[in-house]
Amino acid sequence: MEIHLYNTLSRQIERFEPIEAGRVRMYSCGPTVYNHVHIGNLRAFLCADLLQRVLRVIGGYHVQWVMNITDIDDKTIRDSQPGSPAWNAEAMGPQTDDPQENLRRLTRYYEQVFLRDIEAIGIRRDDFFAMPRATDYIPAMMELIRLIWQNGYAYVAGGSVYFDLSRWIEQQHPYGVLFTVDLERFIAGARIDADQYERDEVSDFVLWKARKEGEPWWVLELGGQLLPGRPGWHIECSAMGHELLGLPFDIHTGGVDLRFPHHEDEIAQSAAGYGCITARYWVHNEFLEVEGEKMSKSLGNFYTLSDLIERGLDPLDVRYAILSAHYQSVYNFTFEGVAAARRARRRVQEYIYQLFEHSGRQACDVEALEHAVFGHLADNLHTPKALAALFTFLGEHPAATLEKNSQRALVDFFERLNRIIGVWQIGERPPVVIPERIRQLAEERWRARLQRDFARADALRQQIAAEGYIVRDRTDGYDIVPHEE
RNA sequence: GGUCCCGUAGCAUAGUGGCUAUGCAGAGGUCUGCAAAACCUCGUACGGCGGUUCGAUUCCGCCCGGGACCUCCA
Repeated sequence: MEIHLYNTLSRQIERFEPIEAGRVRMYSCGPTVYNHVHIGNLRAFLCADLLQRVLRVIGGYHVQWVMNITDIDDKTIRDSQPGSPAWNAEAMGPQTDDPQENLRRLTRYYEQVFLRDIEAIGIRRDDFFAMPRATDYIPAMMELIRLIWQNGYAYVAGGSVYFDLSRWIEQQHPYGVLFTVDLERFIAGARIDADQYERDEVSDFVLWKARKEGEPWWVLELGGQLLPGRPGWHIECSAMGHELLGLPFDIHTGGVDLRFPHHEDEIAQSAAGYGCITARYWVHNEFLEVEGEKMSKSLGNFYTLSDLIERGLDPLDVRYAILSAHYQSVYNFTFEGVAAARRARRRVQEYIYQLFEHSGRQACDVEALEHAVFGHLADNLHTPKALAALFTFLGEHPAATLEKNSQRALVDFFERLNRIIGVWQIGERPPVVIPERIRQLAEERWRARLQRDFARADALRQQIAAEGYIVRDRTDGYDIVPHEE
């Protein structure tokens, strides 16, 4: 099926066509590993995951998905410096005299935490082609900086190397392709050292930052000069995308905030150095809010995945909840919303189990269902419409009323759908092990019930309920199921 | 203040110039000794006021309310 995607470059939905038939090369901006990722970060990763799964399952493409790990930037350096309050000696070990080693200890720790988190929300490690660490690609970044410099778009000042944006713009190169940049306010010669900056601070951004005392450093050789320092933030994605996927690749993803300056600068650097565009499609996900407000530490609504797990949420319910909103609209993350998502998800799960249990005579058009659901997903990842189509179908076709062939076809469909949504178990209801004691109580209750001693039967049922199980009577017997929640 | 986005039934999420959506919650019912599960039935909602139109939730204007960015952040 054809995939259509909103491309930030053209500001419209376009039909997706890979550069190379059958193969999609996709790069997603990953985490900066200086802390736990929060649910806003997770949304970005979930959107990328959704996209790559849709490309595989619906598009039928071979997908090469790269997500970088930023393990060097202003914040990782700040938090790994001696005396940093962010240092967790128990997890990271003691700090050393070597800034590079301290950086490595901090970032490796949070990298592990990150990998655990994304696995918990259903992102599979196997789906990645590579997860490169920035510090492993510093030679490639140096090479790119030399290329930019050789092409005349970089200059050295104060031991740092800057991108010469005024020259770039003068020569009619595009800048502001992803984001309307106010070039009127561009100040020729003004320089920005920080990784993050604002769009009215359009200026020469840093490619290589001069070494500062106590910071990790590498030596860049540029035109005979030796420049100790470390890479700027934007350069890493340019270099790693080029090394691992080759330019241009097909799709670049990230949060909306990365359009500027990060992605804009990435595009300019790669064009100035490698002489080609970075990616054909740029896909950006919207932010989320928490209980109708911006998530921020000061409001106390800043959640990491482990915060949510501690509150008793199932990460897969979080996955489903986030996936149930369109990736380009602001999602209001609420605990009530996750609870609703949990029940919706369970309803589908129950339906799937029932497909294996009882049959009827009704036939249904699974092909039409798949066409509708996958059609919506292929249309710019429209999960809300896809799920609506699914639930409409479920309402019209109770599982137990369907004949065997339809049920089999549906199981196959759910298997494919779940390769995208990834929150269900496809198969028969797993047998639950009921403790012997509970089974005895239930058996006792059944006998009491047969003797029409309902008072005793109800008392026994209450006793069973108190231990976390529910007895459901059938005409010819009963089931015992664990009490959920 | 500047730039921008949004306001859809109790909550959340889609969508459309006329066919009134999806989930959760809720109500009634079937079934059951009672329950549970399942199933059936039920909600004309689009912030307010004007305008355009035969007709607006959907287009335009104004107002009200919320949010984003201007500090960290996907």
